[in-house]
Amino acid sequence: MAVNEQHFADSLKSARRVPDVFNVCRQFAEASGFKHFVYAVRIPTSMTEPYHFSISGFPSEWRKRYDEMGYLRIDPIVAHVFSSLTPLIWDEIDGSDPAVAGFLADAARFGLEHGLTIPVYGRGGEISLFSLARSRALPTLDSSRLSLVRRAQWFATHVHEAVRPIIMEREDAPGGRGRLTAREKDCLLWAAEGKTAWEIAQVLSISERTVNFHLQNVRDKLQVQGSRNAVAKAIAMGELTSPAYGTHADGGMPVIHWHSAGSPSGATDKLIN
Amino acid sequence: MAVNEQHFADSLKSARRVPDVFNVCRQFAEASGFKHFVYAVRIPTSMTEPYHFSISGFPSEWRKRYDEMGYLRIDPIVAHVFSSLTPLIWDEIDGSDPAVAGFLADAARFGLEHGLTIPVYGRGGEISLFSLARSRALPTLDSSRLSLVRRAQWFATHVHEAVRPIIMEREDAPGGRGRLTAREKDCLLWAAEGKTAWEIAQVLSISERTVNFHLQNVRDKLQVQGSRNAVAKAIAMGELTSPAYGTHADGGMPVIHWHSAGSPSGATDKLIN
DNA sequence: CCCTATCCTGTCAAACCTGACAGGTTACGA
DNA sequence: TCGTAACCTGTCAGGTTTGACAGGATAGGG
Repeated sequence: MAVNEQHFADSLKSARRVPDVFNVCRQFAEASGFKHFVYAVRIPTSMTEPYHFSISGFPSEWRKRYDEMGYLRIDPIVAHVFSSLTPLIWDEIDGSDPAVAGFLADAARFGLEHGLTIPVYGRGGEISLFSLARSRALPTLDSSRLSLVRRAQWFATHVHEAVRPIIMEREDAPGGRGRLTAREKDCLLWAAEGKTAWEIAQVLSISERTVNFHLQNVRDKLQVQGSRNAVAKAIAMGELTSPAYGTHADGGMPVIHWHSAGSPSGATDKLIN
Repeated sequence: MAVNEQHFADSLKSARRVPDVFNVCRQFAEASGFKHFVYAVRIPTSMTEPYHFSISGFPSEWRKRYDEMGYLRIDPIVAHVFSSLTPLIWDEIDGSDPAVAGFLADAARFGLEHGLTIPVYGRGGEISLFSLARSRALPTLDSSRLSLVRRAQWFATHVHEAVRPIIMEREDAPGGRGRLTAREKDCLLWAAEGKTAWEIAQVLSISERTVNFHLQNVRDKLQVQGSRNAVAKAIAMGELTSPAYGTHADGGMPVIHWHSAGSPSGATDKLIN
């Protein structure tokens, strides 16, 4: 392993196309002693039909088999990623369910016997995973395992950061064409806050008609039916996230809420603000 | 540092109250050579007035000063967390802005001179951070820094996982009382997908009246005005996340989308499914 | 100077949502 | 057996949203 691994982060930061990311992932996997890797992301622009994208360094035969067998419904790794943010070492998967055991055994036949998976969540509810796999066992020493997990976790967040802007530029990118304008976001934001068009008009000092005009444009751009759908999709696309601080109310982060007053036992439940 | 740090994760997993988490954080900070720590989370149950919660091991005088000075609008760490998922080492903060430089100098006076911050995002768009700080400089060696960052990142995700269920149990928890029933979620989900009440009725094979009844209950439980607000809030609370696989459509994750066909240069942009 | 993007405004009818009046069934645990 | 929670259904009035018909103002880049 290279002394300076910061290089991986830098490479990802400058990646502009998918193959760039692929190559960095491959290098990282190799440097970590793994033959296989995969990065996959799911963006819930629609809850029922989310957008999927993955960069796969897994054997193509395995991917084929995975689809054919409908392993998606069995895969304990996917299940874990959907329920937890913490890293998963494959060896620790509960194989008591025969279906799961069969799945793992099958994967092992494709060289995917030992590995680990890092879940990464992003703003807008996108869920992604980064996996490393090989046929050789992982280190047994706890400290070595932890070290490996942390390396992978660190790398996974950087991959996620790098991929997001890239896929948003793609032709088949999720969401409709064209970004929302400032005014459109304003209207949608307040609509998502439960305001009626008339109320939004008061807030923004424009006419009710104009509010509906903007909301109409939002629906058109997002290609959705109804403003409830627009709200959901805009959130998923990260278009409705208010800034840390800005035009709207306070909205900041470090509002102190709980702290220990000195000794651990003297912990108090204190509410400032 | 203990050989087996897995103990931190286990402790967090079994934590049921805030003081439990506080203590584990303190232990981790100490074991990592840091005097101060803070965990803070922001849940956007409302975009304009998000819910905040933090577990602070920072000096209370600093917190006081932070509020008084309105540092929230200056704090480059908060700004970073809101824009990026990657860890931040304080030494690398751009201090060319005099306001930022003043902020950092002031923090240093409270023993918060050197440190690092890990952003963690969760499902539902919640944003959290975990910081470690001290007056002593961080290790200069890249590998040592990376090791530290990874330790912290690993720990931060576990803290986030542990805190989420705890704060959801609190009296002042975000969102209205009472969880949504399965049917209520169904209706809201399809509403968020752009379906009208009549259409949802068709999908669920119930009457339009019943759909509106369920949506009414959703609004009551979530204490919101209008179903657009209900959609936004439900997403923020993680009530609208469809399962990885289940009743709705396909919805799974590893739909292979892009992969390299052998050699790096032979990378193809392949779209299955 | 023209073109484009953004923002703004109006009216109207049809569709839709919301709240308030009701009512009922089923399943489960105390 | 009784209470509770979840589920289901009806009507009706009044307010809101949506789509389609319009139109004009301003600012910036080619």
